[in-house]
Amino acid sequence: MNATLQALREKGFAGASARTIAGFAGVNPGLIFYYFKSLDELLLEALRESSADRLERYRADANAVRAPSELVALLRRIYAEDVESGHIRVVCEMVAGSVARPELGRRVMAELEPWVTLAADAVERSLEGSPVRSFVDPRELALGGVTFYLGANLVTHLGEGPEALDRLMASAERAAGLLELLGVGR
Amino acid sequence: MNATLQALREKGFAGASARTIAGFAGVNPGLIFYYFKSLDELLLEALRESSADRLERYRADANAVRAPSELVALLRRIYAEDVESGHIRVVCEMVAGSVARPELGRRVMAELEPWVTLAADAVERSLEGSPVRSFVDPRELALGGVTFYLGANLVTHLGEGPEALDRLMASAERAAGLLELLGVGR
Amino acid sequence: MNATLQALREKGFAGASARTIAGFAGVNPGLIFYYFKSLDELLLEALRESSADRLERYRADANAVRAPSELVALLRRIYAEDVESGHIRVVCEMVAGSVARPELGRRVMAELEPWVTLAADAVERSLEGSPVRSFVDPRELALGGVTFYLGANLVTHLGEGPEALDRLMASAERAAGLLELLGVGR
Amino acid sequence: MNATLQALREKGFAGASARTIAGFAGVNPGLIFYYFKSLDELLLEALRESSADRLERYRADANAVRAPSELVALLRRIYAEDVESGHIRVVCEMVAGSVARPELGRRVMAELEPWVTLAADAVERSLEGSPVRSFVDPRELALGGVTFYLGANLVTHLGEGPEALDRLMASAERAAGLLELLGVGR
DNA sequence: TATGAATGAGAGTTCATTCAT
DNA sequence: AATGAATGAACTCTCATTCAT
Repeated sequence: MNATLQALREKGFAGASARTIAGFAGVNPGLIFYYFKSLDELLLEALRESSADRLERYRADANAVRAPSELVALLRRIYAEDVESGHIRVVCEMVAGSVARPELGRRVMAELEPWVTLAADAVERSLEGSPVRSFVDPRELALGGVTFYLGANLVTHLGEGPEALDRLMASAERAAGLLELLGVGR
Repeated sequence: MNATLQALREKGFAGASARTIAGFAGVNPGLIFYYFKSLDELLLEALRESSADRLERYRADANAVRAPSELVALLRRIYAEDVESGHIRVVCEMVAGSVARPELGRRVMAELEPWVTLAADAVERSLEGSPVRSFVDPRELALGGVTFYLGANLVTHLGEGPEALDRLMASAERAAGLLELLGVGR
Repeated sequence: MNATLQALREKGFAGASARTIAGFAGVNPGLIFYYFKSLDELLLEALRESSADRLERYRADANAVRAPSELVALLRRIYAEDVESGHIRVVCEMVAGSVARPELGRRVMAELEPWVTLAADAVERSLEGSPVRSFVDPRELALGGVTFYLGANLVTHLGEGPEALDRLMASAERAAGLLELLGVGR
Repeated sequence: MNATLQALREKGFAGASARTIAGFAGVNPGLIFYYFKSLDELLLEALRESSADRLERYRADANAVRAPSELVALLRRIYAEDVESGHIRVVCEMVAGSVARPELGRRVMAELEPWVTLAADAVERSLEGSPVRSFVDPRELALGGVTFYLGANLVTHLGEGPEALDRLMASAERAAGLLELLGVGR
């Protein structure tokens, strides 16, 4: 499992071959197919574990969100931590790598579903009691957040360092703070 | 060229092999290497052409942007048209496919650069004369827009239909309209 | 390994493709790359083995050399045996084939190095105690011998049968014997 | 023709493809097959021309040979000039490259035939009137010289610089001079 | 539970050569 | 006389996967 995540992180989806993963784990490639039906299954399982860990960790934070600015701050922190820990690379590689594989893609997306729910929850909390709450569909906004997160993965990998996006999110945080002063938050 | 775009659209980056492309074009795979130094070169050229066409088409619209709501409306329209025409798939595949290929990734990103510039320009126009103009870095916001666009590509491909995102952008449009009424736009 | 040597012998360097070698071995071409990093690596390993075997066999003979005529006789015998066993073909193909491949060429030449040393040793022995010893650089002469051997490979392959060269070496043997009578050897 | 020689010199036999040669000549690859039945024919023709030029140039020198030491000196000079002019590379590439191609090999060897004759002639001259003349077959020795020359090509290409062999030939020259003093030459 | 050998399909790429123009 | 487009075969090499042990 660790070897799989390491392979995804260091070699990317295309480089996460059975041979490479087995190499990292110090076992024989054939062993993979003893425990998993196919390489895709192993990859998905790794994504699942990596995702579950972080989902757990961030749920408490999401529950504590009380205002839009806090929500943006959380998104920003998650992004920063995921960049730091390398988890972002795992998600990014899996998402990007499965784009050309409809069946795999659908299953990867399903793995992202809990995140949308978590985000929707946080959105709802952040707008509780606010007059704009009635105009906004939390799930819609949550999907927007995840969309942005995925895009950020790509942009980060393709040359722009994470700083540019961090600056953007810092600005968003300030803007949200401003809106709250105007009575938009609760 | 058409065959290349078709391959990217219908088979994805991983499926856009020399053999497949040649098959779509009804020619011998070797011919590709008669005209292009490598497959990557062909793929990049295809992205370039596809990108240039649309850049041209959207520049006039970008120049006409006068308010934030119009900007969001434009982003929404571009997204919708690109989904319709399939160009979104080409961009998405190239971006996602080159994630694991640093050199290719850099070149793909370079191809995206004009879009960031175009977007920054539109942002600037939309905020001209507005009090918030001084708080916003247009390039920063533009990068955010492109980030969102790329994320939208992924999300669209990975199961969620384009409708969810379209709804989100429609909401954003309304929100922008609201802000303008509050005197945020010019 | 045997299949590789056979391919070099019967099909030459250019004909010793992965497919051909695998064909001789009755296995799948891909298997070669399971065991060796590249085809060159396999080819070099084959040369190495073939060379090591013969080096072993001839070292005792080289140690027994006591006079120039014996040295020439040994060179003649090595040549004859290598023609017979086909090893000459292997060396020749590898040397000729790697002419256009600097890196490979260097490594092939390195494989020839022990032979130069062996020959230099034999030269030294054959001239021990002789007055001409002081005029001759053994390594120089040894390189001359290997040069001749390689040339002989080419000539043999390119049409002239081995008989012509064998006659020449027989003459050289007689000439060396003559010189010894004149007091040149020891 | 010049382009062909240039290709052989700079890119080797394996690199002397129709495309490369045509590139050097600034014409279309197809043109080669308008003038020559096959690429091999062109290559052979180039070797022929290159060979004819030098044969002409060296014939006078060969006719002037009067003693073994002069013969060795001539061989040494030819080798040095051919290294300098790059002709050696052409011969070497053609010989090495055709090793794996029986039919081509035979024809390349045929191109070498005049050189053996020239050398035999020079040997005969160098020994005229000498007592050893009766023990030596000039053609045999001539073949030995060509054999050495070909081997020298390979050795030179595979790492050892030409200096080592030049030193060897210089030694041989001195040795021949010595023999002449002993009355071996005429 | 784990290995190591093996396969077959497919990847990118290069080549000599042909042929209509 | 010369071009440029095109082919088909061959090349090295990588991969997921299987299977006997």
